[in-house]
This record gives sequence, structure tokens and C-alpha cells, in this order.
Amino acid sequence: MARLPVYLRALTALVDQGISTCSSNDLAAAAGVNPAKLRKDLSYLGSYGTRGVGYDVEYLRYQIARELGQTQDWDVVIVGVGHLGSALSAYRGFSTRGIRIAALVDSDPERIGTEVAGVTVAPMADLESIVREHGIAIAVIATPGEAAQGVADALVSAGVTSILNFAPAIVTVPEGVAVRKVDLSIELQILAYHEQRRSAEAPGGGAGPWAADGEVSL
Amino acid sequence: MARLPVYLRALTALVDQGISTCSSNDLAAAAGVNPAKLRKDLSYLGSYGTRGVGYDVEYLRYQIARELGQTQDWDVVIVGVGHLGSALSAYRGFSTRGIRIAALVDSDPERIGTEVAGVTVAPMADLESIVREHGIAIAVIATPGEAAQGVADALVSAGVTSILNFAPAIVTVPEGVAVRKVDLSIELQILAYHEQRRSAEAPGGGAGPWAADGEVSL
DNA sequence: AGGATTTTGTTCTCACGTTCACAAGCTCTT
DNA sequence: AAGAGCTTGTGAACGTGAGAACAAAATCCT
Repeated sequence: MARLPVYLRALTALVDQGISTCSSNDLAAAAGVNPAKLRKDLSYLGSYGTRGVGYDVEYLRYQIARELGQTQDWDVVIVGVGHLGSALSAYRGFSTRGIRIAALVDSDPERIGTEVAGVTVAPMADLESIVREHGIAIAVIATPGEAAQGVADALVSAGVTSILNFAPAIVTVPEGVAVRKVDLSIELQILAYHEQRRSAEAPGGGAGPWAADGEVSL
Repeated sequence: MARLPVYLRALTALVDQGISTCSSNDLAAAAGVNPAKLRKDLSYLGSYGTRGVGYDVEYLRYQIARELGQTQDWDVVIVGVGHLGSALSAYRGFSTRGIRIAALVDSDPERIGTEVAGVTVAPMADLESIVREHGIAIAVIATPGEAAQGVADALVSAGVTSILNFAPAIVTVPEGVAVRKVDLSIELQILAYHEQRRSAEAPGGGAGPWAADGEVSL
């Protein structure tokens, strides 16, 4: 489930507060979800809670971390070292969550050889050997949209099986390769759309099929 | 719907290719969705296609842009000018999609007064006047997690009604305020989770309730 | 002009995810 | 030791979204 990392973060926050035990209500509140949903999610992992008591924070945290594969560090390569790629390279949130930026790759000769966040930028030609050498399974695409599909193809053929795509383009990959897409401008456009509807419907107060759509926070 | 911006991008790509008419099949392929879903989504906007022919690319593009509120430019303020905030400020994808970075705000005295991507960084104290002056409805939080809730409160009280939150924290806001969350490390953790399951189940080929989960691309 | 063909708009069905509600089980008090 | 009080785990209803299938409509060909 895609919510496991959220729970993990909430649990880590509880650990930092020195809390050693929590109920599903507490944890659900911290994670911003429904308690029943939380319990059902956790029940898929196994019965790690005790009825009448709640969950042992540290123990549950470890179990989720294990389920997420966070007992090991995952080496990741970032392709595209523009503004966004650089920001990602320097992002501190990764290292504490089992993600290690093992390599940076770019096609711009100006950037190749420079050092970003302690890692030297390698040329695209080295991609395959880098992936093989580090045993990299996960890659990040932070290139312009036009380059994304080509980069994805190269990544897949080098052996990468999971891709996080920040480029504004739809990339298609063979079956068995996981792709997640984060599109910064689309997120803002969605918010602009809400604002648009808000200002358009404020006078009329019309109904329309748009009224309830679940994205407006509670 | 959250897919409208995706359709808009696909349509823009078609315009660039000089294509003036397209069927729901073509557009759905370009957007990476099911044709039936696409038609259903578009039908909510109105009947902008002609049966037996398809959609007029330029006309449909305008209609979606209008629905998204992209006929006007939306002024946005970014709070937190670290690596990520700077990268967002410099992101070129915004301006072509009706998003204008009108102001940057940070609490670090070192950063206040510096210029990033052509905009001078303002102190937090100026937030309210900035929002009021530009009529800003949409804000981006790119601060560390600890600061996120405080910033969100300040934004809401200044009059912002839509927030895009990049900080690794759950922010709660009053009803009527829209929040979208983008969490970079969670995206990678989800991919790591897929890899974890892949390597864990590769030998056993076990079933489990996790087998089908729709996030692995086709 | 009339039918064949194509493609939209819509209805219907289905499956998934979410939520409610309750039984099972643990702890603490008396 | 037995019951009262919580809290988990799960079975059942609910609502929502996705996909298939079909009818309406426009064009093209004969």
C-alpha cells in the first residue's frame, strides 16, 4: 500500500516524542487517515497490535520499515541534473529513509564532471555500467519532457525496474517495470482549477457534478 | 477532475504536431488513459466533440484551459527558498500553464533580500501584505517539515485558499481550504517497496493480497 | 438519397476501496 | 478470579470510480 510510508513517518515522529505505545486512533490522527483504514492496512502485514492496549510504536515501526525494504539502503540514480535534479540530490529526507543517491547522470557536457551534493555527474554513456556496478533498481528522471522517454528506455535496458518520473511527459515502459509520475505543474493546475470553480460558482452557488470531489481537505 | 491537466498537455502536444482533429482513442493514447474514461471526463465539460469525426484539438484545448482557469494567470507565492523552493522558482513549466511565481518568502535572514530566479526573497512578516497585494489564492510550501504547519496557518489567515505542500508533514487546514501534498521521499519509498516485494517474492512466487495493486505500469 | 461506417455520449455493470459496526481478546480493578 | 473497560482485527454495507457495451449522430461512399 502507498500509505505505509506515511504511517512510518508518523511512527517515527511518535518515537521522537518518546511515545512507546499508541492506539490506532492516535496513529491515524497523526497520519491523517481513518482509524479503521489504518487497522485494516496494518492487518495485511500481520497482527502486530495487542487488543486492549494498542501498538508498540518501535516494534510496528520496524515491521513497516522491513515491509518497505528499508532495512537495506536502496541506491538510486538521478538522470538530469538541472534545478530539480540538484534539489533532489541535496534533499536530506532521503538518507534517513533508506534512499541513497548513488550517482548523477546528465547529457550536458557543461555539467558532466561537476560535483553536485558530493557526487560527480557522469555522462549518459556511463549509465549502464553505473546501474550494473551499484546494482541500482530505482531511478529518477528529472530531465526535460522531450528526453524522458529516451532516458526511460535506456534505464530499462540497463536493468532498472522502478522509475520515478518528474519530467512532464508520459513514459511507457515494458510490463514489470514500475513507474510513478510526479508532475509539479499539474499539481498547481489542479489547485488553480479548484480556485477557478470557487470563483465561478461563488455567485451562483450551482451544483454541477463537480461539487463533491474529495480533494478539498476536511 | 485531476486528469484535465493531463489531457490539456496531450492536446498541446498534438497542436505542436500540427494535428487539428483527433479521436478519443488518439487522445487517450497520448494521455495514457482509457478512451471510455476520457470521453466520460470530457462529457462533464459539455459536448465538444462531433460524432463520427472526433474532437477539434484547438477548440477542445481552449475549453479545457478555460475550465482549468488557465485563461487567466494565477499568482503563486512560494514559502521556503531552499534547494526545492529555488528549483520550483526556476521551473519553466509553470509560466506556460498559467502559473506565475509572484513572490518568494523565507524566514532565513541569510536568504531574505537575495534574488532567486528574478524574484527578491521577502521575509515571513511580509506574507500577509504580499498575498493581499497580489490577490494570491495559491501558495506552495517548500519548508522543512517542522515549519509546515505554522506556515500553512499563516497562509490561511492571510487569505490563501489552496496550498501545495512539499514539506514532509501533514498539515491541517480549515474546511474550504484545498491542500495537495507531494512527498518526494514517500514516492521513492513506494518504489523501494515494490522492489522489496519483487525480490522477496521472486523465489517463492507467492500470492498474498499484494499481488495486484495497479501501480505497476502496463 | 440512402445505407455503411465511424466516433461520440451515455447507460449499465462490476470491482475496488472506504467506512461502519461488532466480535475476539487483553489488561486492570475489585 | 471474575467482570468492566478498552482496543484490535474483521465481516458486511456503502459509495465511488472504472471499463464494457450500446444508442445517437455525423460523414462518406455508392
